[in-house]
Amino acid sequence: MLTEAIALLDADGEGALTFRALAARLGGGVASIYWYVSSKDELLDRATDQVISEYVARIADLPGSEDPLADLRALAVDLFDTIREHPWTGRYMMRDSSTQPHVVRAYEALGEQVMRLGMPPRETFHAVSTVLGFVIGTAIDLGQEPPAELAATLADRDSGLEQYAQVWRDLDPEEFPYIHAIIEEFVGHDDADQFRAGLDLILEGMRQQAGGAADADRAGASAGPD
Amino acid sequence: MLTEAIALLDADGEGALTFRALAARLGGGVASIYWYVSSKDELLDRATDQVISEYVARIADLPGSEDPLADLRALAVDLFDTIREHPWTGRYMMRDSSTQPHVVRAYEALGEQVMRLGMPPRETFHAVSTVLGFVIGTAIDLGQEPPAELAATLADRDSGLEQYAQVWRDLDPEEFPYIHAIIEEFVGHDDADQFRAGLDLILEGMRQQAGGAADADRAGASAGPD
DNA sequence: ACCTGAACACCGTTCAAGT
DNA sequence: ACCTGAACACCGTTCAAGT
Repeated sequence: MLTEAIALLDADGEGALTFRALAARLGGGVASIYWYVSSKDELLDRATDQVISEYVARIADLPGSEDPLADLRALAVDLFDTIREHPWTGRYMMRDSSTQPHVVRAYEALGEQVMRLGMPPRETFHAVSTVLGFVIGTAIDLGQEPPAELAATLADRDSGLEQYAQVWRDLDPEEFPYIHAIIEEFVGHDDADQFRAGLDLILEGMRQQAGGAADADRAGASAGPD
Repeated sequence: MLTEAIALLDADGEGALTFRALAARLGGGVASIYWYVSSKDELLDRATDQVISEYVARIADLPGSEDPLADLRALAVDLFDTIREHPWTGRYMMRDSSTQPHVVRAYEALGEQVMRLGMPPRETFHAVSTVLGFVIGTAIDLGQEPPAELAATLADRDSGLEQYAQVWRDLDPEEFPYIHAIIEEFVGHDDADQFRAGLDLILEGMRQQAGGAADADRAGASAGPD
C-alpha cells in the first residue's frame, strides 16, 4: 500500500494522494485504508519513512574516509537528492520518531560524522541541526511547484526561471542593485550547484569552529588550513 | 480583508483559513472574496507579502554598521523572528514576484549586505540563497505543529520535547551514540539559539570564502581573524 | 463595480454491517 | 481479522442573478 501511495505522490504531487484515488489503485474500498493507517497524516509519515529507509540502506554501503567533513558532505548530498526525488517527503521528516525509525537512523548517521569533530554536545547538536535544516529546507523550497497560474500563462519560456527574471528586469536598477547583479546567475543556475555551494559554506564554518584541524580521531593530511 | 485573513492564520494555523470562515468574519458571502482574489493560493501569497511589508518597513530604520556580516546577521535574525510569528508565511515566500513586491525588497536588502563582501556575482548569489534557504527552511521546520495524535496522547509533559526524548531514550546506546549524546541538549534546547548557532556557522563560512578580511569597503577592526 | 445564494465536484473520516 | 457502501461534515470554486 505504501508503495502505491508513493507512486501516486511522486507522479502528481501531494494533492494527488487521495484516499479515493489510492483505494481505486488498490482495487478496494476507501474505508479499507483505515484498517492499516489511522489518518492521512500517518500515511504520509509512513511513506516518508519508507523512502528514507532506502536512503539508510544506501549509505550503509558507503566506504567512509578519514575526513569526517567529507563523509558528512557525501551523506548530506545524497539526502538532498533523495528528498528532491520525492519532494513531498520534506515536510513529513521527523514528525514522529516511533513511526519513522529510519528517519532517526538517518539523523544518527549524519550525527556520528559530526561527533568525529570532537566538539562539545551542544555544538555538535547545533551543527547537525544546521545541516539538516539546510538540507530539508532547501529541498522543500526548490521542490515546490510554482503557482499554477504563472506556469500556465508563460509556459512557453525556456525554463520557467525566465518568468521571474522578466519581472526583475523591469525593476529600477538604482533601487535594486543586488537583484540586477545576480539576475543572470539566477537564470542559468542549477539547483544542485546552489545546494552544494551552501553546504560547503556550512561545512567551512564547522571546520573553523572545530578548531582548524578537523580530524579528532586521526592525523589529518587532506583537511589542513588554507 | 488581508488583515482578517492574517488574524485567522495566526490564531489557528493554515487549516483555519477557510473562505467560509473568512466570509463570516467579514460579514459577507463566500463568493465575494473572489472579487478581490482569484484563488486561495493568491490570498496566501498576498497575506505573506503583507507580513513581509512590515518587516521591510522595520529594517529600513536599522542603523547599519561598517561590518556587512553583522548587518546581514541582524537582517536574518529579524526575518527569522518575523516568519516564526507567522509560521504559515514560510511556505508562501517568493512564489510570485509580481504579487509579492515586498518579498523581493527583503531579498534585495539581504543581498546588498552580501554584495559589500566583494565576491563575484555567482558566489554572492549562492551566499544569499544559502542564508535565505536556511532562514526560511528552519522557520518552517520549527514552526510545524506536531501530529495531533502525539500532542493529545502525552499533552501533560513539560514541553512536548520530552515526547521525542522518551522514544530516543529507549534506543540502544551502542547503535545510536549520537542520539544519546545530544538527547539532553535536545530536551533543553531553545529554537532561537539553535537558529542563531546555525546562522553563525554560515556567516563564518562566508567570511572565510570572502577572503578572511570581510570588509571590502572599509578597514575592518571588529571582524579580524580569531 | 461590487456582492450574493445556491449549487458543483470534490475531500477525509466514521460507522454499522458484512465475510 | 479484514473489508465494504453509504453517509456525514466539510472543502474551494463557479455562476447566474441581484444591486
